[in-house]
Amino acid sequence: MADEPHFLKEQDRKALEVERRSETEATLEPLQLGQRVRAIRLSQNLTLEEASKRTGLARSTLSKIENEQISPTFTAVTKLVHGLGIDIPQLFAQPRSGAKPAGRRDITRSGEGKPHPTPTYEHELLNTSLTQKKMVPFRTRVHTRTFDEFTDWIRHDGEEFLYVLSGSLLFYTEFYEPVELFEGDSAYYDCTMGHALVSTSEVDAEVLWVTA
Amino acid sequence: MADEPHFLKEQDRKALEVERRSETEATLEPLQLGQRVRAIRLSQNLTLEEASKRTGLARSTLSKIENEQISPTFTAVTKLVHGLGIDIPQLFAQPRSGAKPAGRRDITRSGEGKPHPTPTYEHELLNTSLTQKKMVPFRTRVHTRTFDEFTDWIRHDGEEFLYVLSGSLLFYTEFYEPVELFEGDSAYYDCTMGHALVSTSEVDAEVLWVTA
DNA sequence: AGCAAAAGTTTCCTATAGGAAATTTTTGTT
DNA sequence: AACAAAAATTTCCTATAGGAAACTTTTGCT
Repeated sequence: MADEPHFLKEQDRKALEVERRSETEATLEPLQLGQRVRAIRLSQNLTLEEASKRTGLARSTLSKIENEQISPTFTAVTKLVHGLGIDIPQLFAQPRSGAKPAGRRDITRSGEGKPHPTPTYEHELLNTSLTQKKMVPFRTRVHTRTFDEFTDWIRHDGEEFLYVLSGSLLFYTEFYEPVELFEGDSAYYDCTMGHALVSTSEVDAEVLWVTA
Repeated sequence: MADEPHFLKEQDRKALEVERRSETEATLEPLQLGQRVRAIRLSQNLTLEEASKRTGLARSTLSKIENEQISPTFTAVTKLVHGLGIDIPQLFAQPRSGAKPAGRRDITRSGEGKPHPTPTYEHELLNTSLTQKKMVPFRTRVHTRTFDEFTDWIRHDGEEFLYVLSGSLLFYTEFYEPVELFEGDSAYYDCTMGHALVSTSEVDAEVLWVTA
């Protein structure tokens, strides 16, 4: 990390050092939980005493956890998580074993996606310069105004996440009653179940879609 | 409960019952780790003996964990996670047993997601009542104003799609120059590459994130 | 039903986690 | 540099997790 916070003590600085180094090494098992906890605590400028009050764990216990002298019980871990507001996946994330750098990145500017019009929808495919993606993201303008415009359910493999960017629309699905969705609403569903969207707002509704 | 798998013992049947009932609650507070582990093991049709071989934990230990007689240490939890191929969200979400359901649907109204604050971001998890999802969608408010606030890169498995809902921000990645993103811009990247977001607009930037 | 095998639970013991207080290290001030 | 205050670590003790084996319950035959 470019610019080091300068409120750190020497030992902590060292801790961050080690933490950083271990990232690249990708050691398999040890799973440096302690170093992560310490890094998180320091990032919030907490002393062990303060962290102790927040988590309900003894000062000494926290110290031992951070120094990897003990393996905390699951209840202790949840106390940590709640007391310090830690992101759980990050705690469990294993340092990568298979040296697969995989540092791909693709940015698409607003409106610069790849257009893909259909009779009912107007899709704009996003991040298309990256191939072999697990997910397919696209932004869609919904032209349809009545359900009749669909000759049949849309149906395909996988799962789909839908987020309403603007406008309002009716979300039809094969096995459920239609639901009206408004800006900020989201839906997640199996795409093998028939589905269709119809704008209900003055202007065409716009949605963000991600398929996997 | 029309057609229950018939290879289950009475007690297991009960376990699944409880499991299923608690699905609607979807809180991570009481955290009935044991019941989840049992449900996951049963969904893979494993006996304690087999699970023991896979995880390296004693049969008796597994039994105690499942019956919530002990709180496993962190090392034990990681053994579980790896041995049974549990992914972390699954531990905190609810698994399903038998055949894969194909007609699922879950709608989250604007602002009604499940809050998950961290020091740097304020996440709102979306569509959390559906479990076993391929993708994890969430809406995030970016508090950070300087890169220093991160003690370390954020890094985890999988791929991530990012869409800027409002405001502007700097998108830092380990192997690239930082890029400023504005409303409507999107990015797709490998999460094993370190990444971090910093708001550059007056108000906190808001992004939509989908991980898979 | 009655039996044998398989699966799950409990017991008992050892290793280790967690807490209170003593000790050591670090930090800031003069 | 020397000291006092603050923070972190270590010690020592009790509570509890983890494993091996005994025990109990469930399953699947005939």
